Amino acid sequence: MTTTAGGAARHNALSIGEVARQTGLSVHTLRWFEREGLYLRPIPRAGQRRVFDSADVAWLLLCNRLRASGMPIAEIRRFAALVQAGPGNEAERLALLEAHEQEVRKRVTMLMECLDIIHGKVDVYRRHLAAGTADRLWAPPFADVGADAARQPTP
Amino acid sequence: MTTTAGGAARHNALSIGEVARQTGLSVHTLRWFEREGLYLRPIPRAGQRRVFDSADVAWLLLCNRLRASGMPIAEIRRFAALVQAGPGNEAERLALLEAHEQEVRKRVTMLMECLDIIHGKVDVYRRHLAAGTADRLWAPPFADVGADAARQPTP
DNA sequence: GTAGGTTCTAGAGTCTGCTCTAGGTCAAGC
DNA sequence: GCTTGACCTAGAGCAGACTCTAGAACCTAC
Repeated sequence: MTTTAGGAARHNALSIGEVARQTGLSVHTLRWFEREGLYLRPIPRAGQRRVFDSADVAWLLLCNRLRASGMPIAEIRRFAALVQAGPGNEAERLALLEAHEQEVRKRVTMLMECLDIIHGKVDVYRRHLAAGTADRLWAPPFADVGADAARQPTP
Repeated sequence: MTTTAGGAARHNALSIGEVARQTGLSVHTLRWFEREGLYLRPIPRAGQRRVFDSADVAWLLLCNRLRASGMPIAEIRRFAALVQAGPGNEAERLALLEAHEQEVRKRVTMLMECLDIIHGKVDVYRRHLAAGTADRLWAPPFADVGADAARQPTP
């Protein structure tokens, strides 16, 4: 998983269908990735057909994580372009990854704030249902019945 | 914030612009919410103009949290419809909220897994940059130079 | 009374990230 | 020889969530 030289290479020829199976991405999506410039290299062909290898799969699995954690396609493309541009821009690649890491950390924090609030609501509903007072949680109709006793702050 | 009766009501008339300011949503979005059936009541009018109150604002703030935590508009609409349908479906509302809470918890877990992997990458880049060996992290060109020594597992 | 700001409706347009279609090539197995 | 299945390209279509446009009404202040 680290960066020692040597590893995966040409022997390891994989068809697009095989790569789809290994990555969980659809064949359509793998072709679309190419059009979008998301691979780390131009995918070679045998005749017309793409020939992937296990390094491509490893990159796609990383892509899955980056996308699942909310990195936009455009930023994955930028990273791929940096790698394609060759050595010398590693600081830039690091900056991009660090920025994303920070983004994700912020999002986790934000989600946990949301969870607090949502769980609070769940709790209120649970307690009112248990107590048999759930009908007091919110009471339409909204027709103006005169006074303003009907509406509660939040349901 | 809980569910005691009484509170916010008719006196509290707010224009759409005011609500936009208080919720951070755009005026456009507030109107779109109405078309999409996301409010807990039909928003009344003074002439043509919508008249909101602070309970609407409270609901919109909750909506912000639900959306920020990934609840699709369609599900917010379902919840709003349940509330509009009046008392008697509180168990359904609770189920909806509970399901969302579980979704969000799963997503937090998933994001933390992603963070692990991303931080691992960041770490590799940092260490290689510090050691001055960053150029070994990835080495194009990809032109077939004969042997397969060029490609590493993942950049 | 007129300029400026806010609001209205209905509907079109945008952006992201896929997903599918049409029409075709190619290799293997019966 | 023919069918089947995997693959190809180019491009259209789609879902979700907004976002904006056009054209008009209305209210307040000068």
